[in-house]
Amino acid sequence: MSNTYFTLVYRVTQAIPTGRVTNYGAIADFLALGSARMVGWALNKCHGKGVPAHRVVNSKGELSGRNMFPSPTMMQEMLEQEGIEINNDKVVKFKEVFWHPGEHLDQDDYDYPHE
DNA sequence: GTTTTGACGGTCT
DNA sequence: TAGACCGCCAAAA
Repeated sequence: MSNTYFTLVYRVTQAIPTGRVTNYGAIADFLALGSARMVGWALNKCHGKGVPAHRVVNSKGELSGRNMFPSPTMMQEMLEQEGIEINNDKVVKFKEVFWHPGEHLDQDDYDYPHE
């Protein structure tokens, strides 16, 4: 199983429940990547991978990656469609909709296995 | 092979 | 409290 750092990010991102969001640092810390940038980079390639990258925002709850989407507003629309309120390109009640990785997943199944 | 950038986070000033 | 800098690893030019 090719468990590259972005593959792990894909798994966690896909594991994010509907109506929930998470941030790069949480995923990076969960996967022990060491850098939130790796997560953003992995999600940068998510196009066509079926990865709900729109559920991943920065620590401030801002849709930092909206500019990378086909349409900057698409990300907001998708989040609102999932029941997440967006105001000024930011997630309303971010802490309430924040999804903590690892607390609902088996890290043993997501962390670097046997390579 | 080297340099710069990248959807970030945390800490220092 | 707000702004600036550094750190992280990887890929593309």
